[in-house]
Amino acid sequence: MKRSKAETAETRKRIVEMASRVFMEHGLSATGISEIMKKAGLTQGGFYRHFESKEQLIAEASEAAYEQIFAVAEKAVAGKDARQALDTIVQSYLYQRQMTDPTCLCPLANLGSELPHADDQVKAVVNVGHRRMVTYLGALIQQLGIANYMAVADAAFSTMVGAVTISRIALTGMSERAVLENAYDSINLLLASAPRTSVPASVI
Amino acid sequence: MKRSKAETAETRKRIVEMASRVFMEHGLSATGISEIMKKAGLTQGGFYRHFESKEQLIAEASEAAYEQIFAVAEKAVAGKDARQALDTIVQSYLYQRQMTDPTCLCPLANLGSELPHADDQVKAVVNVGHRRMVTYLGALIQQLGIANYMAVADAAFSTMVGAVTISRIALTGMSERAVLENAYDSINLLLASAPRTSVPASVI
DNA sequence: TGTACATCAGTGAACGCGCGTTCACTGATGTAC
DNA sequence: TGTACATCAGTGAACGCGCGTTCACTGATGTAC
Repeated sequence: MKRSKAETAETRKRIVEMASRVFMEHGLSATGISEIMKKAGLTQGGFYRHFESKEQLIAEASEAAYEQIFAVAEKAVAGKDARQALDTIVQSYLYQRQMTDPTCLCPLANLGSELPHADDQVKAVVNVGHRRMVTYLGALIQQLGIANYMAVADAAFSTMVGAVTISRIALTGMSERAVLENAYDSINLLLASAPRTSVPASVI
Repeated sequence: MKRSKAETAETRKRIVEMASRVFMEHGLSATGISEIMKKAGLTQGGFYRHFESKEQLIAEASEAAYEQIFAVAEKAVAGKDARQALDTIVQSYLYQRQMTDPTCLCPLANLGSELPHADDQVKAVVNVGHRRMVTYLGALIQQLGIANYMAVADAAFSTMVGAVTISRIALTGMSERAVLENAYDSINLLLASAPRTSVPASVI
């Protein structure tokens, strides 16, 4: 039966959030509409009252994932200086799957190799999220006085994506932790070693 | 009809090589048995004369991919010193998808997020390949006199995997190239900045 | 405000499709004598 | 070496299954008067 507008909006939001979680955990093609709807407390038939297709849901779920990432990041870095903020974000990202309740997962790290086969709408969303992420990191890195801050941010993020991707298929908890820790250390070394602007950015 | 042993072995090899290429290009779940068999010049019915299941083919195709990577790498670095060899391998890896005939593709970079859902046999193969890759890089990095060479190799490889993964979903050729170039530069910076052993390894 | 009706969120069954896998069959190969 | 037979690589159709999507239907909501 028909539902109130508020209820409909809540249901839609619940589907997107549930989808985001399940997609990240089990992958795009391995996750069915009926599985998502069941976890949202609905039957599969109702899906198309909210979305045009599975691809549209993938796009919205990816967008929601990025929103979540930035919302959590903003909170976590509140009141911290650039160096501390960077450290917090890098660690949160690297250990995104080790949290007790992993609600803050990145599409690139968890769906990376499936995204090339998704449609352009999905790729566009992920590209925007990726650029936003690199820009966010870049702004903090700039405050460290690093000259080529965007290039450093880009490379650091590649390291983070690669490390989380690799850690997912590790067969032992030991190697899982090692790859994340090595990524963390090398990002710190990169930040410590990258050429500075002749005059510190904070002075300009 | 029955075929000679030599012919059967060749057919099997052809299927594995074709599978490796198609899996890397279109992903594991999006690639069907019939598509692979057709490209190998056979019909789908014959598949199970060679393999027990699709998962087994995935495992063998991944193994073949690593064999290919190391065979090509060995050739490419012949006669070069450690620094040149490293540079060659890093570049080959980063630009693996930009080659005119990309026959040397890495499972981690191209199938990364699908591998967690593959069976243990597949994960085991990829883990062995990954360890071998990092060990190979580590041996070269050790020759540069870098103290924590395995950790540096591990992190550098994470950067490479992440950069290739991200470059695949870039919407413009420009951003595709930028992410690979930034990864390359940061790996070089890492190699230049990493702490050395007190006595150069080459002297020991 | 009250009433009549159009709207539409949600259900559950059904659709067509392509997948991985199986199978009866063919006929050249390899083997046993 | 020659012959008879078992083996098995490859074919092409078929199987069951689960997927994304559609649909007739229900009944509470929102709207028009």
